[in-house]
Amino acid sequence: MPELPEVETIKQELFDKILGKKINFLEIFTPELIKNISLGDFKKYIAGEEIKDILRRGKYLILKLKKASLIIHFRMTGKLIFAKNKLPPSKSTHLIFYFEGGDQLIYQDLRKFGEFKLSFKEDFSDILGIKKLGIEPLSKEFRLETFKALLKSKNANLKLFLIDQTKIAGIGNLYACEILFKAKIHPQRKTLSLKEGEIQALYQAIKEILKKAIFYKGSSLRDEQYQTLGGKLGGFQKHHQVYAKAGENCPRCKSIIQKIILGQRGTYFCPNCQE
DNA sequence: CTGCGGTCCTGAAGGC
DNA sequence: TGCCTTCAGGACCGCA
Repeated sequence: MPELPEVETIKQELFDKILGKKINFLEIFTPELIKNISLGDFKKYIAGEEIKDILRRGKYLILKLKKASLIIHFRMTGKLIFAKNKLPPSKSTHLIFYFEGGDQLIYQDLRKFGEFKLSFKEDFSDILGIKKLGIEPLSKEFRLETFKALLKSKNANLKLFLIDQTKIAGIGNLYACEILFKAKIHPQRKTLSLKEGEIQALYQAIKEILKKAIFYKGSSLRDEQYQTLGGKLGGFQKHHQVYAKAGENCPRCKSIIQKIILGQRGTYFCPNCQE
């Protein structure tokens, strides 16, 4: 599931490949993935235009064009592949951008949950999902005091707080589990119950886990099929401590890692060293 | 306003 | 071996 580190990796790789390049035309095989605009208009604003800039906001990838910005959300199984030559046809190929010089950017998505939208505002505020996003956890603005204020805004279950995109942008189920493990905090704790030391540990864990995951180019799990643009797997899954490891020994204390369901999502933690 | 659960989707994996 | 059921989950939507 492309979360902040995976989308950031894709963004950085796209910089080298397509920044300043012109999209000659595009093929759309699955029109229902285009959400907020007609197919004709979607093509009209993209074909013939140059990639002016590439941004990430939360889990959204943003390609700035001349008159519009292309907004991509990968959901669980969406991925982009950069190719010099035509790839063999695939059931999960839904969209192909053809660049000048023959390069292709191919969007594949097994479950077809991904979304393509066009934004016509400089701050993307016409895209509701982006407008509602909370703070970027790797930005300068994400200070300890800011984080404390966010925690105080509601007495929420901590795991649900971390994946709430309107509070902090970009953390999904996987990284929430890893962050809570690093901070040694139980996922069912309430935001208002955290002590000063725990708040600091959590704040540090958010930044460290996300940065480390970006360093390793994201996490590739079998089910999600995330891969970097060049078709390589990310490397952070080798450093996962708890996610999808129910029944295995905790790497810290050797207790058995448990799985519970919170907010309809699998939540993995060590019942002994996460308090 | 809040919180909960349903919805979308499809291949893999598990059970009998 | 083969068929059927269950599972994975981000964001959105509707309802109580």
